[in-house]
Amino acid sequence: MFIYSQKKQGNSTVWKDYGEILRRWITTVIRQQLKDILKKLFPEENIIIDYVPREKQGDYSTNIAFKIAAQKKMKPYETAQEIASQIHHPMIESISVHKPAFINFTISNDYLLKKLFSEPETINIGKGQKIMIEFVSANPTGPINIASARAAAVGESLVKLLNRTGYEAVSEYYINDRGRQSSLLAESVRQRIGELNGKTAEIPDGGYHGEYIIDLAKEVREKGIEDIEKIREYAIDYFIEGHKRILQEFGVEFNNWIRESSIYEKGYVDDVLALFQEKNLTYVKDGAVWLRTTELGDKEDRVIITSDKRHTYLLLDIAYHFDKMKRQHDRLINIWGPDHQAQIKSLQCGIIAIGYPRDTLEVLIVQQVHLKKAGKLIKMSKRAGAIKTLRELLRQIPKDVVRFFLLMRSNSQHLDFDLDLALKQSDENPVYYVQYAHARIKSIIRKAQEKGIEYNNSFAKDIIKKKEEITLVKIILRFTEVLEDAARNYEPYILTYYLIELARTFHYFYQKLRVISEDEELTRARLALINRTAETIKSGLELLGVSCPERM
RNA sequence: GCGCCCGUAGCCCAAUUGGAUAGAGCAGCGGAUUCCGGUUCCGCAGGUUGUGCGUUCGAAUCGCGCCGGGCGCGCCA
Repeated sequence: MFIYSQKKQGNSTVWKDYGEILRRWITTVIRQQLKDILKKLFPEENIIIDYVPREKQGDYSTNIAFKIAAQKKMKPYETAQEIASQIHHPMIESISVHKPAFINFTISNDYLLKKLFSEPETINIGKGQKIMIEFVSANPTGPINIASARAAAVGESLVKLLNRTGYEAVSEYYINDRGRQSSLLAESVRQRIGELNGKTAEIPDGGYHGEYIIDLAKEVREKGIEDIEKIREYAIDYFIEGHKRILQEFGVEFNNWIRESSIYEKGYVDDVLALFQEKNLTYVKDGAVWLRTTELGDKEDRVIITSDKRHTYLLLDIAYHFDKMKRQHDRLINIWGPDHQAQIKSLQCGIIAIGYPRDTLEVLIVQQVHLKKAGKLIKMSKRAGAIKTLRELLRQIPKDVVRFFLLMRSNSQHLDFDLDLALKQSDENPVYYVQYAHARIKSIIRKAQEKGIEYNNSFAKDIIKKKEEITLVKIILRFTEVLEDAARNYEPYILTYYLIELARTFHYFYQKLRVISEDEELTRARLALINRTAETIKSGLELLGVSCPERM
C-alpha cells in the first residue's frame, strides 16, 4: 500500500492559501469537491466518488485508475499510484492506494471540523428547475386507503427534498369530479337514500357498496337533496373535504387541488384534440377515434373517443398534462400505484403528441402496502367495507410512526407494515430510536445550561479528535450527500436509513464519551458537536414529515 | 402468452446504483453501566445473494434461460 502524505511533502505553495481556499470550498459538498479535483486531471471521464467500506483506510474512494489503466493498457495498481501522486489539496490529509487499484482519500480532521461548523450548505442540483409532483389523486368516491397514504408520505417528502436541493417543486392533487365513476357514486347514494326510505337498494354494476355510502346517504337525505346532479356534487365535495381533513391530520398539504371539470372549462380537451388533428395523429376506426401512439413508441394505438362519443381517461389525462405544462413547469412527476403501470407508456406518448419531450413526465410506481399483525399479513380485498383506510390506521398508530414506516422502503419494494412493531414504544421501533437520540441530546444541553455552561461554534478545532467524535463528524457531513442521493433517485427512504445510522452513531458516541466533564473547553466543544447532531436529526425528520420532540 | 416489480442470515430489510472481507435490526447466547435520559452500548453465532450460463480487472447489482412470489395487460378510471 502506498501512502502520500501531503503534510510530509511540505509543499508550501499548496498550504499558503489554505485559509482562502478553505473559505472558497467550504460551502461545497466534500464528495463534489473530490470530483472537481479529479475532473481537472481527467476532463473526459465520468468521475465516480464512493465511500470507503468500513474498517478500510480513508473516507472517500475513486475507481478512476481502473478506467485509465484499461484505456492506456497500463497496470491498474501502478496507474493508481501515479494518479495519486498528482493530487494535492489542503482538505486531503492523505491518499492511499489499495489492492486492485482503488485510490482512497482521507479528509483532514481540521477541515472536517471547520466545515461542520461553517454556514449550512445550500445544495443546488436542481438549478431552479420547476417540477410538479402529482400524487394521491384518489377518486372522490370513498375514503383514502393505505396505498394512497404511502404515496402521500413519499410525495410530500419528495417535494421537500427537491426544494431542499435546489428545485422549485410543488404538489398537486387531481380530482376526478365528473365521468362514469362519479355517476355511479351518485346513483349508489340515491339507492341508499331510497333504502333509508324503505325501498330496496339496487346498487348499479360497478357501483359503491361500502357502508360509508350509507352514512353519506343519511346526510344527503337530511339536507333534502333529491336531484341526481345535486347528489353527485354533494357527494364529491363530501369526499374531497374528507380527504383534505385526513391528509392534513397526516401532515400532508397540497399546494394545489385541481378538478377534472376545470380542464373542460378551459377548453383544453378540445385544444388537445385540435392539436392531434393538426398533426394528423388521429384516425377513425369502428366508430371510435384513435391516437396514433404506435408512431410515438407505444405497442398499439389507443382510443381517445369511444364509438358512443365519450372521452376516454387517456384523452383527459393528456389534456390535464397539457394544462400542467401550460402552467410553466419544466418537468412533471406522477406517483402512481402498480395497477396503473400499463398506462405510463400511452401517457408519455401523449406528452410527445402535445409537443414535449418524452422524459418531461416521469412516473414513479410506488408499490403496495400490506398490513401485518401477529406475524401474519392481513388480507385486503377490495370488497365493500374490507378496505383499510388511512383514517383507521391513524386511529391506531401515531402519525409519526406511520410516516416513518411508510418511508422505510424503496418505492419499488412492496412494504409490509408491521402493526405490532408500530405500536411498540421501545427501541425496537426505529422512529423512537431516532427521536430519542435527539431528545437525549436536548436533555444534555439543558443540563449544561442549568450549570451555566455557554458554548458556541468557535473553539480550537483540534480539541475534537477521538475516534468516536470524528466518526460522528463524518456522518453528519454526509447529510448533504444523502439529500442529493435521495433527491436524485426520488427515494426518501435513503434519508430514513441515514437517520437511523446517524442516531446509532450518536448513541455509540454517548456510550463511550462524556459530554459534560471537568474539562470546560472540551465540554464546550462537545456541546457544539452534539448540538449539530441534533440539528441534523431534526432537519432530516422534518424532510420526512416526522416530528422531533425535545423531550419524550 | 406479453409487460413491470421482487427473490440476500431463522424473520424483516441494507449494500453508496458495477467495487474492496455482502451489512444493520429483530429473535438466540454472553457481556457493559456508581454517570449527561437504560427507549443505551459491546461481543458471539448466523450466507454457495433462488438457480444455470455469460459479459470484465471486479457481479447481489448488467445480459440471456429457468424456478418461485406479486401487480397489470378494456372503446373502465
